[in-house]
Amino acid sequence: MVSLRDFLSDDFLYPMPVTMHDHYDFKSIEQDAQQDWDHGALFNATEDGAKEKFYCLAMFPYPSGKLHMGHVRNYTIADVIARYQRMLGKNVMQPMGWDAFGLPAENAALANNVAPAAWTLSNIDYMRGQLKALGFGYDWSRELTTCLPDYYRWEQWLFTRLVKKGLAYKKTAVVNWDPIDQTVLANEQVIDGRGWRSGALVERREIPQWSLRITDYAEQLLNDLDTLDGWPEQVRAMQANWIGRSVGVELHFAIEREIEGAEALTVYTTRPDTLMGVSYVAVASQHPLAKQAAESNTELAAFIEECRHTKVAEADMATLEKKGLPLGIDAIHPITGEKVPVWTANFVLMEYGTGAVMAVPAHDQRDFEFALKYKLPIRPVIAPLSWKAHLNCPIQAIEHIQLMWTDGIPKLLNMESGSVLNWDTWNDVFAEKGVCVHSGTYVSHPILRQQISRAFDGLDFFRAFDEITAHLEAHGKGHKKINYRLRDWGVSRQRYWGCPIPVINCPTCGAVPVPEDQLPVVLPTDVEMNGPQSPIKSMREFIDTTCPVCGGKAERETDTFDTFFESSWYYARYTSPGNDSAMLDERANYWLPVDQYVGGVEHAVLHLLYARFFHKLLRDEGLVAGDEPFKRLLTQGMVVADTYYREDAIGKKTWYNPADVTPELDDKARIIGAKLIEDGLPVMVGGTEKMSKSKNNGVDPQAMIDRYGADTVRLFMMFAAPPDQMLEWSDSGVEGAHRFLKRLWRMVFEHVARANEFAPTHDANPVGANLFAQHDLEPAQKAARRKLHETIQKVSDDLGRRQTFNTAIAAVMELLNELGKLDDSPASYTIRHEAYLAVTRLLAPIVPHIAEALWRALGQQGMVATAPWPLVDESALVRDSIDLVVQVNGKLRGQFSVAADASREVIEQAALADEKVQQFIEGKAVKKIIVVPGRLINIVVA
RNA sequence: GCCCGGAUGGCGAAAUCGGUAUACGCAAGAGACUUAAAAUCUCUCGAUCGAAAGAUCAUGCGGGUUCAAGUCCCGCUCCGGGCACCA
Repeated sequence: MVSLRDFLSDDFLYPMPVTMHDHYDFKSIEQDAQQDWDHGALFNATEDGAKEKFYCLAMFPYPSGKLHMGHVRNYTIADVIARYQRMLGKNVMQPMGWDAFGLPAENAALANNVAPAAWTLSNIDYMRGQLKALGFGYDWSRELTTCLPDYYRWEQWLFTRLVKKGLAYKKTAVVNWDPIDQTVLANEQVIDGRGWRSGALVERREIPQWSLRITDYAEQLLNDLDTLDGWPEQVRAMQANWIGRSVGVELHFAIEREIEGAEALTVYTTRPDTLMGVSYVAVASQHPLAKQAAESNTELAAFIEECRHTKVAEADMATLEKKGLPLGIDAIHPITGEKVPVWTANFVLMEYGTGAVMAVPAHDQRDFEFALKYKLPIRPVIAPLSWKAHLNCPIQAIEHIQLMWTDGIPKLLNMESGSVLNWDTWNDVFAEKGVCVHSGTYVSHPILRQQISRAFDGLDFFRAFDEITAHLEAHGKGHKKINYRLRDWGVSRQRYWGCPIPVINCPTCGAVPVPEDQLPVVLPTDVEMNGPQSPIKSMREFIDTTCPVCGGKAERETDTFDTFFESSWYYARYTSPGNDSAMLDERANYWLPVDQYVGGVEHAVLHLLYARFFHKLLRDEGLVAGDEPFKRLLTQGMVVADTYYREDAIGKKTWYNPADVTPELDDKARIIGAKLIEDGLPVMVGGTEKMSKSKNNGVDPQAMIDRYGADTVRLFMMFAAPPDQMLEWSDSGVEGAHRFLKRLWRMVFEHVARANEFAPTHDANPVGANLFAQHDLEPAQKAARRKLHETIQKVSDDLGRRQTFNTAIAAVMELLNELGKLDDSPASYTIRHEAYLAVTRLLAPIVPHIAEALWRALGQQGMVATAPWPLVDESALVRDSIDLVVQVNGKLRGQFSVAADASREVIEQAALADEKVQQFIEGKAVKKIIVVPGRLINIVVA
């Protein structure tokens, strides 16, 4: 049996110094704790093979000016995890840095006339101070800033390696072009199809750009998702969908008449079983065939021009009204030899697959709608699988399933079962995989008809897939192909504030990567932004250079990398700080993979996929050993707040900060309106939205820290919602968190103040004497100790496995409520002491400053940040009796207490004997009794 | 449009493996302390009916499975995130 002594520190027996102030002075408490951590260099990590390592990482911030609540939430979650793991005895490394390249610096430069570099660096200084004030335990010696050459030189180096391996290549890609500002726009800079500054109608423009062959890694990126069992299922699903592996057929439609550069149209389909139902082929408006046809067709040319003004975002494409025009060209069906018209349609993307699709209106909703709109034929060739039960062989398929037409609308009739499918409106059944019918009978070519008539009838999807594919292959018209929705990653940006792409364009040698000894290509920072154009695009001293291959005159690439480039490998660089001769060194393999990664769900696909891709690139470069960068992932929800606004006569909204508004409540405390404090007049209540500048509903973390302290802010953030859900800001919730800390402080203060009364000396300890025998405790004291150790168990599980910090805090609150009810006896005093020592450590990861002060006040040496996590005393968890509830027909009717080891028979008898239960089963036959051990008994009566 | 989430008291939420729905906190109300206020402490607090005991109804909506459903299945509604140049 474990003795209670094992769970009490030796210091417990010493008299405790009463040096505690009765007032919770968070300012000095937080300053002192932060100073102590600094002096002890507590969070600076070194590689130590003897200890289990734990690499905890929160997504680094973009230095936009000051921290917002989303950051505070993100970093608090990560810090809680890091501090918890440290107390478990692990060698914890938690770094911080700055994702310092990006568009906002350019916008700020234009608005305030400051250089992006200066703006960014001063933001970093301010935000670093804020992070320190929040008490996050970072190893600042590893701090990195992506806009500095000592960081980005290594991604330039990696890129040149990728160019040599053929993993980086140049191709044309579509961008949003602002014809007035003469610049490329980001999707967010395009508002209602117009440039945000110029108001010009934005065009789609194709320009040559660098791409990375992420599609070469598609299979690995997909397969390795299965190994990421520490990731949320939801994120893995999103990535799998994004990669979008499909098995299909690539096939060719010949073009009826010779057209230069396009002798055949290649399309990809996952539904070759519907091939016999193709009634037209659609190509992108930028497809060479469409461009050709437009030369002699002004209507077509106008349509193509119109398509140039759609935004490049997929969401905009998807909600677009489907439009198209015939090219006046026919394609030859690869099996039947029939002519089908070629159309151009605005929903077909040139950069997606082959830029052409085959259309089967009978079995694809989008094709169906398009066919109805433009009166194109609809040919049903698939009957529902359920119809197959009636069909015994291919010949019968034809005989029993009849195709009829009314005003050009087809109908399938199953003569055996009487079922009918009518193509007058769309039905999702049409798109389901079924049985091929009429797949060959309409063929017009007399010889072909004989050969293939009825060839595919009666086949189900899989057999039809195989036979049609085999037929195409045999005739050289197509082949099976695995396709990915994932496209190669275009990394060129025509912007200034980014990492220069290390390439020299030579008129004779082409695009040449900058040689290793000439890296880094440093981005000039002494620039003036006097327009939206990147200043380096006209900076001759940057551009003019010589070709490293031929030595002739050449020009530097002025495009910069997508900022996802920097964030794709920063997690690895943290492991090798200060190395100026290599991107990474052997320290990377000590720390990697990241054990815990924490960041917003909004990064679930792009950033996390790119980082996984980069990790595989680094692996193939021999720089890291593992396959995946992030072992466990926590995606945290957004921070939202109420919004308030007023609308003026022309409908323009002015948003008011929640701090400047008083909500009005009805007698049930529901919000019915709000008034602006300044003028006392009403404002509109706009609902709860993500904290943002545009809605002016942001709450400044700094103001909260000043008013309540970092611990209160941290506690509120962790308590108000589980980490993966959205968090609603609430001023009174923050006050509640502060109140809890004050209460905790006071409870410990009162406890410490009585130290001399109860625990005077080591030797003559009257308390210790009756403590070591657990069974000497009163039932209430036993219950309190059980609660304490149940709480230790729960908090450990909540912080470790479950990562539900809100329930961990609630459990501690419950415990403190129980302790408050305990009597004043010496034994109770000791239990309280044991409890406060535990509670201080349980809360230390969440509210580390106050925990340090309490730890000291409770007479402990050293810092709680490195104290060992409390252990569970299993013997304290043992119960003599348990409470069970009784249900009759599933409804709660009574409850009683039995010995913990009571047999099933005893429990059943006790349940049946219960007075209230008797009332409900009286005169009825008991059919069944269900006993759920430790929980309930359900008596089922007739 | 496509993919992924979410919805439980007046509010934020809990219920971890299908087993006592509403823990913990906020707000509100009553009381104590105080010259007073703040702070603090104590109590009440899902709805309906009832004097009470208690009963019935409640986890976005409509069905289903089960002895038992907030939890599982089918079909909806509304809200949020991502959609490749915001990070």
